[in-house]
Amino acid sequence: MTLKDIAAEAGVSTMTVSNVINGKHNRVSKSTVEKINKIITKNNYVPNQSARSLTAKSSKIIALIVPVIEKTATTHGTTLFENPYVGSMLGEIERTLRENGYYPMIRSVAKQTDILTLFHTWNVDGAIFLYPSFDEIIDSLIEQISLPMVFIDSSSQNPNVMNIGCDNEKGMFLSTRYLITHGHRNIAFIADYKNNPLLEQRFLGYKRALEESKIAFNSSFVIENSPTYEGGIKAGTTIASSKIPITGAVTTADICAIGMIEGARLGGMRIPADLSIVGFDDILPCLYTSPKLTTVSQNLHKKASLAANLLIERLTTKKVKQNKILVDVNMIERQSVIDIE
Amino acid sequence: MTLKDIAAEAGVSTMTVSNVINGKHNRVSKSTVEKINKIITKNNYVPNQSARSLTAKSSKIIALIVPVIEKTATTHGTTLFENPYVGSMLGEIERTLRENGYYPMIRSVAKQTDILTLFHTWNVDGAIFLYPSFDEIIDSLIEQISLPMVFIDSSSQNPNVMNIGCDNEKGMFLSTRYLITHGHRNIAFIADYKNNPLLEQRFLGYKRALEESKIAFNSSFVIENSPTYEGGIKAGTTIASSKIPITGAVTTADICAIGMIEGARLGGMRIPADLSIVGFDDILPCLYTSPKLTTVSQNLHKKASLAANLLIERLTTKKVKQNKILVDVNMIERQSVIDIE
DNA sequence: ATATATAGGTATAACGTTAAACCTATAAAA
DNA sequence: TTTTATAGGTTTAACGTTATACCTATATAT
Repeated sequence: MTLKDIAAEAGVSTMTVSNVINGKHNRVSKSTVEKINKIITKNNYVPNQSARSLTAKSSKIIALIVPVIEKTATTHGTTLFENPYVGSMLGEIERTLRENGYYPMIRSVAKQTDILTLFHTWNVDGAIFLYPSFDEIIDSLIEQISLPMVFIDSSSQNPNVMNIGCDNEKGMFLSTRYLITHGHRNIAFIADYKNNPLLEQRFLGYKRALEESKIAFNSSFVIENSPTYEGGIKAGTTIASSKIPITGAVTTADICAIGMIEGARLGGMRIPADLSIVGFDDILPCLYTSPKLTTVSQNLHKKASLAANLLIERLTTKKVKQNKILVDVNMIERQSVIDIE
Repeated sequence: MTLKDIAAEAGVSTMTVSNVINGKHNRVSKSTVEKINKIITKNNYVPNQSARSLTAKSSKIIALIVPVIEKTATTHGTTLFENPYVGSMLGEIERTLRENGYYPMIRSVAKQTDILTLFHTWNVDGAIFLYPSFDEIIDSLIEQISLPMVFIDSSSQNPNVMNIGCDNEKGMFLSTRYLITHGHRNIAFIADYKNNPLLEQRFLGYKRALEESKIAFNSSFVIENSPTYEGGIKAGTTIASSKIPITGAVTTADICAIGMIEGARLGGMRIPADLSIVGFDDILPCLYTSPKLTTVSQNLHKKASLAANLLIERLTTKKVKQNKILVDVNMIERQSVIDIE
């Protein structure tokens, strides 16, 4: 079933059918509109988007891009689509795009050229980058391509890129202060934050909370592991085996906190009796651990639909009100923090 | 950059360039091939897939379809892309398709017509249905469309559909027998298995294990809740508040087992001291619970790549060796089962 | 010497849609 | 009455690619 078939059955030209489909009703009489619509629904006709892409210079395809992470630095799972942080956003993005007539194509990329090739191959309308620290891969790419792109958790300053993130400094401030108000003073910060702007901001929030309570910053309380499950396990065992009297830890990802519970237990500590742990993100598995993970929520569902909506706004109205959106953060109290006197 | 541009630069016709790109080297001299390839790489030219779709009657697009689940029966999360069972397969499918030159388009669908519309809109080459019990939505659809489709965990008998599943009966047999060998005799089966072929098979495995050990089947040990997180919570509280002396439970999904840990604890039971629980699937969050979940693994990564490969095989070579593949199952011993004497 | 095959191309039309320009009959304005 | 708008169309070309048929010069077989 093509436009031609519909046109033939209706006894009109293809352009008339095309105009009806595209809602240009001032060009077609009411009776013709009705007649054509009847034939369209009877035959379940839908326009061929490939043909449309060809003339329209717009494909309605949005690339959802996730980096290929080297095996050694996996975030626990073979690909990032398995990562609950990514997963929690993926569904909302799909929904938002679908409801607005866009089509999400998912893709793991290892190299810049992978991205360029995908964009050119499909004449992609826009892209959402679904994981932090794309910056290295992307920085020089941005100059080569001028598609609307939304970066989730990036810190790119490039005007072609829209950013969605959360208030990282505040989040970690809340997290650290939460431990302090529960009596903790020896608080570990878990993340290899150096050279990572997002994590550096969180580090600043950690320090501000300490300062606010006149707790001296102790660099040996900073444990530089990647904010992954494996990184968390290492951090947990490190703390358990060290002589440093740490009683609480703030992490920069729930999955890392979850790994940390595991690692600390392997080292003989009880959670939270011997070590209080606070996560970051509020992914679903926070509810699966025992104790349930106290964490900083950044409302991932909202973040995801904001990302998709921002992209759509940019695609439909050329001007964009804002180029950067931060979702708010707030503490979610659960069971992984204990009072100490 | 189009074929025309490349052709102009090389001083040949577009067909010659097209033949080079498509590897029809017997039609082009070696020197011309080299010259054209140089120009192609210099300009980072890639063919426009929309244009190809139009002539080729093949789009290279594979739809990855997940059902929209009503809010009341959610599997814990707003959409199924957030479900770890789906997530663990999604990444592997993406990888397999990508490596074979296909493009995965993700889509939640609520109605049959959604699927048909998507297929027609993009002239989709094939589809993978990523969640069990699509059957109702799909059954009549199958007659309307003759695209290669792979159903994961479906039991469709239709020859147009290829099925990937696991040995459900054996899986639940292993699971139940595992509890029996650990001394359990009052074993609950958690699932609203009636009218669900997949769950019915698992129920048969449960019964076979009981019979093998001469344990009488007791229908009050069957707790009919959906195999979801919420269903698991209900099942857990049900067991905790009942007078039935259940000591172990087999579930048909890890996410249900995880909910059950929660529900049973809410009811005052200790896991596994008062209640041993066995999961099914072996998703990542099995490692996040305390105790870690003993479960039946069905090797989801392998299942996913098998699904994608089966589809690709069908698309490239018209004949398919097999229409149904079962991945093997095996027990994964962790900590959620305790011996009773 | 003639017929035939082959290597290495080219020209044309088609895929399904839409933008742009054009046509024509009637209605409204001058 | 003549001019001008407008409503309701149609025609043509183009988007980027490929299938098909065709061309021509040389090499090979008879």
